[in-house]
Amino acid sequence: MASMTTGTTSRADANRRRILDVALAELLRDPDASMDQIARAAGVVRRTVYGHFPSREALISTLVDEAVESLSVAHAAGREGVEDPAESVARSVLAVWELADRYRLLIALAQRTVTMQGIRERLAPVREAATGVLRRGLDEGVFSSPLPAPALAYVHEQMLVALMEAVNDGLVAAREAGRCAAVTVLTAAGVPASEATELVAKLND
Amino acid sequence: MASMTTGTTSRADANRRRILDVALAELLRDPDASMDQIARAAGVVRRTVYGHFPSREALISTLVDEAVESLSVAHAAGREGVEDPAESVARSVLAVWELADRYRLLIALAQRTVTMQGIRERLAPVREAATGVLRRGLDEGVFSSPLPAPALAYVHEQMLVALMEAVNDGLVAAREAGRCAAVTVLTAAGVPASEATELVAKLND
DNA sequence: ATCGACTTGCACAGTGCTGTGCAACGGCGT
DNA sequence: ACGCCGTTGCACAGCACTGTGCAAGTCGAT
Repeated sequence: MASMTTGTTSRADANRRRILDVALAELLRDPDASMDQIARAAGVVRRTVYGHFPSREALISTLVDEAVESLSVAHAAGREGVEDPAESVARSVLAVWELADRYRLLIALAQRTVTMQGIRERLAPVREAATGVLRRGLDEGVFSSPLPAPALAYVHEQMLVALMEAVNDGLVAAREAGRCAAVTVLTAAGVPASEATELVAKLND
Repeated sequence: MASMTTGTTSRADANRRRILDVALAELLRDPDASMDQIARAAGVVRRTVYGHFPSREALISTLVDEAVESLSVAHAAGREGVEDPAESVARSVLAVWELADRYRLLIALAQRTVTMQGIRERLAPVREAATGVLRRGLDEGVFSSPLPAPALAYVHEQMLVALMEAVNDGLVAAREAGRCAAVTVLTAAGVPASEATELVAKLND
């Protein structure tokens, strides 16, 4: 204990740390990863993991706390002292992205359930069709985005998911959701907001 | 068998149908729902489910095929015979939304892992901060969207996730991803594409 | 060298799920 | 009334995982 002055990490602490790091990777690769998988991946025996964290849930909880904490700090730091909303948003996104980039692979994979995985897989043809339309729009100059067409297709897909959640949470009326979705998707593709609104209104009668 | 002419569904078929319907709801409420949960929810015994589907995986597979099929049809139908990309996209989204609305609750929940659930929960403060900035932007007229600020926050969050996936899949270079993310988020909020690009370029040096 | 903290390996009980077998039961058409 | 198909209820083996107990080991620090 006396040696535990500044900077020194007992091997126990190092183990704890490594377990957390590995667990993050492992759990987000497969949200149902067992304690054994995690332990082995960390080069340790299952029993040892239980020595540091009383239960599976405790481990996960610690993990989530750490990730959210750092992300929260980055987000706040990105927009401090900026009064223009646009610049504020831009700075936040850039700041968050730095971290998100570390968790990128993890977060994206955590999102994917086994169920969802299968769905997205078979949805590939639809996504490709969408990509085709987007590419044509970009080529013709109707759309405008720094993203290549396939990436834009990903964005559109996720935007619909986000809107569904918004409706589920009562943030948007179900009746208007379709129109809002269409307008927002077009806007994200670079179509001026006014044009997008007008076009959708016309289509929707 | 002779009675199985048009329109008549044997009770077995009706059961199969109901099992599929209930399974969809149940599985997407909890991707790890057991066969027993599904069976009971369908008012049937577990053994009966196995009578219709040889395994859990077979059931899920059937389910996914059905959903994707109908969605695919809607997406194609929405854009047939339309040559303007913008209108094409708008029509597709509106068409898909009709169905998506049915699966809305399901898809959104399928997206959520238990792990992810915890993360989003603790991320609420960050999301609220973001909502505040967005609201100010909407009020000041810097942003323009048919969506209320909180819904727009959802969309932004999911857009980042989509971009992470795009990077993971090699559709966007990691170096540019941050800038692209910022520009796309701003654009989706209704900031003209040119302004968004310029602002981000300036911030990024 | 010896103490103490950490780790290991093994064993165990408990739980919950899957897939299957089998005998009994139900209704519906003929 | 009979037969058939689908359904039921139960029982079973197999598997994977969780959390815990305990004795023996290992490594660093004193």
